[in-house]
Amino acid sequence: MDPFRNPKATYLQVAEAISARIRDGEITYKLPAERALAAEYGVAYQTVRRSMKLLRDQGLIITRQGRGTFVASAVLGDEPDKTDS
Amino acid sequence: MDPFRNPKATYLQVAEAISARIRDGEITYKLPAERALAAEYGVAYQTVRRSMKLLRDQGLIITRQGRGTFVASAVLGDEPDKTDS
DNA sequence: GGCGATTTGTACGTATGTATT
DNA sequence: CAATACATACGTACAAATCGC
Repeated sequence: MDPFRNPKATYLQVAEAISARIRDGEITYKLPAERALAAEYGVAYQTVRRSMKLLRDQGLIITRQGRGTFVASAVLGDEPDKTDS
Repeated sequence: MDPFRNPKATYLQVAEAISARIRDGEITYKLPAERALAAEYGVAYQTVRRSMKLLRDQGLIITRQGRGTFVASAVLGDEPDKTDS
């Protein structure tokens, strides 16, 4: 990111960056791991978490513990069934 | 500071003091925390805030919440012309 | 079922600026 | 000038869920 030229809060910049990557079709299904994104953008894990929560609240992505984060529009119909038994 | 022999407003004195430290090369990148500066100069936190705003408006420093305050020329790629190619 | 690898979830602590009283 | 609460950011450690073997 660029905490100096961009006056916006870091987590907002990250959120917008990821949002753009989805919009541009660069990310169509599964997002990189949160910690990977943190490293990629050079920010703290907790900061990425905050960004993700924002996108999650916007309904853009869907997150599942142990699984990962996915583009909501790409997963809407196929919520994996847990039909174990 | 010295609000007695110096008629200038305290925040102006602090601003000039910090400005001088940057000019003199004593501070080249990150400034001390606002609270630390307040203690160092023996003035109120609010006073330092006012001084910082002044230097900020002058474009001398750049402040970011959660990060700190930095010398603008040091974080904005001050030396452009690479006269390359 | 166990194990390890991967990934998200949670909880602290510390530093720093922001805003209000 | 003092005090207080709040917001942002970094770092770390451990818990929980999932998956492949």
